[in-house]
Amino acid sequence: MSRNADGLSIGDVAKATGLGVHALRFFEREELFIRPIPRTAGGQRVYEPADVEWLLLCNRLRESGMPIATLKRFARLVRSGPGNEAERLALLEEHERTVQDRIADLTASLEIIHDKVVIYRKHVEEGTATGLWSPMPSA
Amino acid sequence: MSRNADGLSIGDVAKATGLGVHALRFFEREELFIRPIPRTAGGQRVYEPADVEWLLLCNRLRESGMPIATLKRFARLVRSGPGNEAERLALLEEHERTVQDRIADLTASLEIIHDKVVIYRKHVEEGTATGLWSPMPSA
DNA sequence: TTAAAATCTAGAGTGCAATCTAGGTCAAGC
DNA sequence: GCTTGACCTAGATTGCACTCTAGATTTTAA
Repeated sequence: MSRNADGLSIGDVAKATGLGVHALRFFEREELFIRPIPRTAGGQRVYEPADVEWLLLCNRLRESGMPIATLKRFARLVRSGPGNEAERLALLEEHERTVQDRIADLTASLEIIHDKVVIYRKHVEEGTATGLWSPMPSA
Repeated sequence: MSRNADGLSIGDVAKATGLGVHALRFFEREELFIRPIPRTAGGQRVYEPADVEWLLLCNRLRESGMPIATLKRFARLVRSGPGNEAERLALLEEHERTVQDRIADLTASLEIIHDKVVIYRKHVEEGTATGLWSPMPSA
């Protein structure tokens, strides 16, 4: 492949998305595509640019913590065509809230970690490690 | 237990930290404590408030994505007492950077997700789902 | 004193998300 | 035509971080 206009091999798609060929076959088994991927006469997968676009969105959703099961639900909605936009919206809104919460949690943890860093930095710079030994109050 | 001043049972610690008793035993096997946890004559673990404080910090580090292996390195440093503060600082600084990067990634993903949400919201509110069908350009 | 609740150990099992293996088949370039 | 690399399937394996099981012991409360 790699030579038809718009006909992409699994390797092409792997390169374009950063996913491995194993992952792409896994995604297909898990029904994470928005359409059945056609095959050549010899049985090899033929992707199109739209599949790559979809996978790039999947990457964003996965990276932001969406489980495969939820991605599967979303893919199923898109696959079944127009008419369920409200459901897609609800799913995306829920994920948006999840990501916002995750960012808030991380930000809170970051503050605590930064406080520790500041304390350690001070002690290390001063060479006065004494008084800073154990977990508390400033591990 | 639960009756000595400062003598906490594994159940007490589980309650105080949100970790399960299984997780606490797992942490101990993995050498994630900053000291050997002593036992009663009968062999039951006796924790102190400082252990709880340490575990609460562990929770923050874990929640913010620190792998067990790194937490183990940090615990080993603290366990071996004063003198390695520069190493502890380096470890914390590295984790701080990791968390900052993670927040940046999530924020970037959130923007993309939010764009999708806005698009879907518009279509759903208008009742005009037409033109919005497939992954691209606005799945 | 005795029943119930909590704890102990060693090791097995779970869930997620890949990732790899083995044993082939297909396709591209020389 | 043939070699080499890419691809195929089904299923096993991996890695992480718990989480649970079984069967025994200890502790607490009535």
